[in-house]
Amino acid sequence: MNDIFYDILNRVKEKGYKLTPQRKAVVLAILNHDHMHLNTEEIYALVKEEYPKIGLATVYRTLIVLDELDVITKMNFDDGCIRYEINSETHQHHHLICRNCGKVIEVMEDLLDDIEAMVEEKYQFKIIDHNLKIYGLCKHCLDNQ
Amino acid sequence: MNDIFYDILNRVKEKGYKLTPQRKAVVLAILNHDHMHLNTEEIYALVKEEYPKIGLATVYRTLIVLDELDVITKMNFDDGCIRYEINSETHQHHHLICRNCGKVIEVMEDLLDDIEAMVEEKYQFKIIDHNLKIYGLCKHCLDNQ
DNA sequence: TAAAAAATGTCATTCATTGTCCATATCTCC
DNA sequence: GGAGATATGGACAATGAATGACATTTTTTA
Repeated sequence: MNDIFYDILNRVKEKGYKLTPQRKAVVLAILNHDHMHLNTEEIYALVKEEYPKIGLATVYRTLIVLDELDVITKMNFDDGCIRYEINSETHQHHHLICRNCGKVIEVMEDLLDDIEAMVEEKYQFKIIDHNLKIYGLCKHCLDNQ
Repeated sequence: MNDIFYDILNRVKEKGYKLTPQRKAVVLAILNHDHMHLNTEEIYALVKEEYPKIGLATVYRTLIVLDELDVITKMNFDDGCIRYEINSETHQHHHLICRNCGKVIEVMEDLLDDIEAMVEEKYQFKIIDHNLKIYGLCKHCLDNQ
């Protein structure tokens, strides 16, 4: 965890951005709540606990920087705001979204090799990233209906 | 094409919604510009040519109805607005999005059977729909850089 | 044809996100 | 460690997509 933290701070510095306590606090908040798909307001609230002076716009701006540096990825779960998650190279994952309760489940298996090979060959498209959302009903909602 | 048009009108009627000229005009505009991923403002502009009196809110409301009836699907290409496409049951497709020029390419092949089977079994998740976006560089941008 | 129900058009409002401005903090170089 | 150049933060205004409110118009049904 600490390794990831300092690696991110280094990346910020290397790209010419300054290491301010506000940026550190935002990175920490996201790291400490991984897999929670926080939106900007939620990150703002968390950072405010430790750093009450921070402004909402600063959080927005920091997230733009972190997205640019590939530290985080924007996620859209169609709930009217952008949510973020840490980019860990090792776990390319997908999301199951329950149409009933809205819960988001992460699927760690990739299984997109076939389709990616086909796309690169047939469409001559150089793939950088992908985003798969699967909508349906989660186990809990299936059992309780 | 006409079949699809009248099929949609029937579906609107069957569900108890009224067949107003405004709704017909919105459906026609979308049908006549399939695969163009129009957003609400663009649809509004198109409908206005034929039906200048229509208001923007009516277009928004009509799109909500059509989405509810599964006539169209909301698409989010991360450009700050919702875009729509016709639901044709026969062509479940994915999207390639060029990170350089922003072009959206449709991929007609599905190839998600493996992962869907795994999800249904391992996660006990009843799949209704899916949405796959692949980001990268299109052939044109690769050639011209 | 009239009353009831639903839909439209206009306009105001919401809310996430971004821009502006100036004081302040950070980093570099000495 | 300290000064100076410059990026950054905080506060607030502004933007823009989307929705709400409401009076008016259209459609349905008796």
